[in-house]
Amino acid sequence: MSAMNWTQYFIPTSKEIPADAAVPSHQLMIRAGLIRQVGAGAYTYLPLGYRSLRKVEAIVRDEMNCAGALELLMPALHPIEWWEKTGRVEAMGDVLLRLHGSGDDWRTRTVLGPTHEEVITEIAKAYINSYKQLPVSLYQIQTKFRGEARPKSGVLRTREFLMKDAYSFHACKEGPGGLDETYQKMYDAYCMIFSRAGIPYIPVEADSGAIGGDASHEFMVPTDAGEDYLVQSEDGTYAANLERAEIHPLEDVGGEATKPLDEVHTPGMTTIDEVSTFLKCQPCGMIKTIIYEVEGEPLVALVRGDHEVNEAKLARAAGVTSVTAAEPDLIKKLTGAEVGFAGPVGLKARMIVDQAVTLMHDAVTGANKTDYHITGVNPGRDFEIKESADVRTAVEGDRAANGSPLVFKKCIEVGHVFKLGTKYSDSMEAKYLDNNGKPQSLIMGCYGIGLNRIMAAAIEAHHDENGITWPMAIAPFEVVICALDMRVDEVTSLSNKLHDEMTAAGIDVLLDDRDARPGFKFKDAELIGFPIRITVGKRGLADGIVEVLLRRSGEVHKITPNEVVAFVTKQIEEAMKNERT
RNA sequence: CGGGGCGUAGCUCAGUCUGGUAGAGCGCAGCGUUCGGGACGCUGAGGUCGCAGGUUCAAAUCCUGUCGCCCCGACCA
Repeated sequence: MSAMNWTQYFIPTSKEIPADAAVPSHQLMIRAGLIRQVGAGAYTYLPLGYRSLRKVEAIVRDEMNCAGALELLMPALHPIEWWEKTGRVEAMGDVLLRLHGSGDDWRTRTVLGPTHEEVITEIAKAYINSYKQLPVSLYQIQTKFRGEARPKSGVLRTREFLMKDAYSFHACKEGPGGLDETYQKMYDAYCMIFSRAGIPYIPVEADSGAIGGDASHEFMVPTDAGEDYLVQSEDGTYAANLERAEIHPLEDVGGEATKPLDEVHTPGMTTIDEVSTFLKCQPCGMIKTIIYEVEGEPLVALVRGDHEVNEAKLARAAGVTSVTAAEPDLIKKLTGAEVGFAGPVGLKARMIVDQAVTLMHDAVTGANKTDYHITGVNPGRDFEIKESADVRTAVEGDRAANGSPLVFKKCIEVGHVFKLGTKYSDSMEAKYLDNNGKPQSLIMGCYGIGLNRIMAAAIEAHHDENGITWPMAIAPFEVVICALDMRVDEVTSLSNKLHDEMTAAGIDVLLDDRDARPGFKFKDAELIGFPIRITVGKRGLADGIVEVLLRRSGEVHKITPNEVVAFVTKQIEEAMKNERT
């Protein structure tokens, strides 16, 4: 049993708030001596921080094993050919990190893996030949590399991070052994993981994005440091990523066309703000005309001036995989005007009208003529509504499909599960023989968790003005013993004894044996956030007791030294149970 | 990639406008005092002022370029 003494450990705490850290988790992780930045989006986990990360890892591993997944380890170096096969060299662009060698050097043909669908699919292709081998789930906990354009918020968004990625292979979607079954098992395992880690998570419907696939959920942790938004219905029956959230159609509050079309001079006014201010109308009385390009053809989306086009919804409504904003040249050619004056009246292109626009009367929009807008525009009267759909992003005041009001929360994504289908097995020709001896594409699922994000999200969710208030399950140490005066033999000998007894009992305990004043030790203990602090000092010893302080609640228990192990063991057990989310 | 800010000691910063041989606090080392809420005194170590050019008798300071970091936006499997 090796002693865990502070003076032998490596804990560079700091009073100063690091200048580069903007969010609480980042500030606290640096101040508590958990991490140190190496470069943008790259961090060293110092011994204390790594202990915590390893505890997160252990929980993830445990739950994945319980879910029947098998651990393996894939390399970070991938042949670029595999990525070319799935079309993701282009799809991922600069996010895919490449090595640069001279000429046709192996480096030129190698990328650093940002995720492992290609590598795992190749394994499946090589070894899975028969439906009898299915289903199978494989996972790894491994470092990922991504060329993030803008790393930020400490370890919440980095270029290198620890991820658990799991992949499942199936012969069918439904029924025993099917994708749906494993997807649900993984979903449940994720809930267990985040619950055990003590972070407040919300599973939401998600967009599957460029990775492809047909169903997906994200696990979100509400925090101001996040970069996504989720929406929840007030009745609690619906939660989705804002990008994805479906909206109850707006009610038709009546009204009718009262004005004729009228062209107005709006020199140089190309934004909703400028035009609405100039014409003294509300943005919600304007029609925004956004022109996209799909396979060389223009696609026009109409939304209300105070709404934003949701490109994922638009693509779905248009029945295409993705839409891209049109180049200015195409816009000028189509509208016959400079960019900023497009409108639906007389526009000859496929047009998808947002549901909210269909209810508008006497609206203002671009005139397809430079420096002019038109007023008195009425959908249906002045332009035909051939296609109408929900193609906008939800805003405050919208309701969920069931009519319940939506509430918005800023959040960070800590996990994501996808039903991939055959996207990768098709492009990499990973087939098995079914029970008729016919080759079939493997049906796949993939499941990711950001371990560093769990750690940071836990701190975002659990801190106070004095420091971190770790969940017991992932605290670097469960207990710190503050030996208040190292010159007093009774204090040191009892502290050492308690340390040894607790260590023997399997408790993660650190003994603060520094020759420092009490306040100094207390501040450090609070900053680092040991869930339990045991204070051994002359004052208590005179009464034959030590103090046990619970970091979260601030509760103090005065107990005799021989009760400590049993008491602390019980506190840890209860915390592990009660802190579940 | 667009906009903004910043690079001076391990950390937080002053000094830059107005050029004149490098500063403070914290931390660190030594000695002494102190010891239940970030103590105090004395002594001390530590910086090619991000880097490269240029202007000048002289550059942390002015000019040009470049690299890096942070924030907002775009992007985000």
